[in-house]
Amino acid sequence: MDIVFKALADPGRRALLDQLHLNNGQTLTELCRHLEMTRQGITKHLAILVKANLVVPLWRGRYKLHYLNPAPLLQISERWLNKYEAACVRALADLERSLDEPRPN
Amino acid sequence: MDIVFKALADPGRRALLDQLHLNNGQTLTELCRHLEMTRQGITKHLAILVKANLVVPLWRGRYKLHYLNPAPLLQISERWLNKYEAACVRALADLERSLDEPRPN
DNA sequence: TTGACATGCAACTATTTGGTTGCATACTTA
DNA sequence: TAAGTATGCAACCAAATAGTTGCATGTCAA
Repeated sequence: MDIVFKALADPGRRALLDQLHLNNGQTLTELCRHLEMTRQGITKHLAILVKANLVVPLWRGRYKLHYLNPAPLLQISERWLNKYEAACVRALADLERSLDEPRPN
Repeated sequence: MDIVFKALADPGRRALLDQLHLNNGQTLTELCRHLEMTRQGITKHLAILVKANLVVPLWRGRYKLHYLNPAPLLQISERWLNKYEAACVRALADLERSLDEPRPN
């Protein structure tokens, strides 16, 4: 899970995901054409995305196609975000209630 | 948005959010008791979370209470994750379809 | 088999980040 | 006012990360 968050933390890597979202199954060289990064830079970022299982590579002769895998995103959404979203209303209530209390602790 | 992703990338900061989720509105010193980090470390992480608007501080005399703000998480969930989740089925279809094609590009 | 293309790997540098230490400031209460 | 407590700030070090360069490997097609 940590590896997924870290993979998502970089704007370049999110741009990569966006590009694959736009056109799934691109090769490294294709990605180079659409993004303002060097090939080696993209290679490194792709490796991190693959480790996080956000991108799945598929060899096809001498071409390595890259496919988006939204599964880790679903996991984050379900197991992490929902927990906090549920606390949204409660958090606001807590905050407002505390505005006129003497002191916690 | 970038700042939120980066704030979420650190395990220590996620632990901080979890701790606040467990008991909202804690002071810095209270958080120190529950987490395995030095006060100065927590201070730094809190500053990053506050900049990302994931935590909202509220002065109360000499106590600075920290409250969770799930709004940025909602934004990520709505504007970013859903986009990819919608592509989930399509991505799988793309991948399987390409398994017997000669070549893209 | 040769040339062109697609990708991989390793080394290096620069920047960012996480963590620590020491001291300063401010509020509270006895 | 003095002691105790809550927090802030700045400097520093170590580790991780991003980005670049150069060369190697492997595939395809003429």
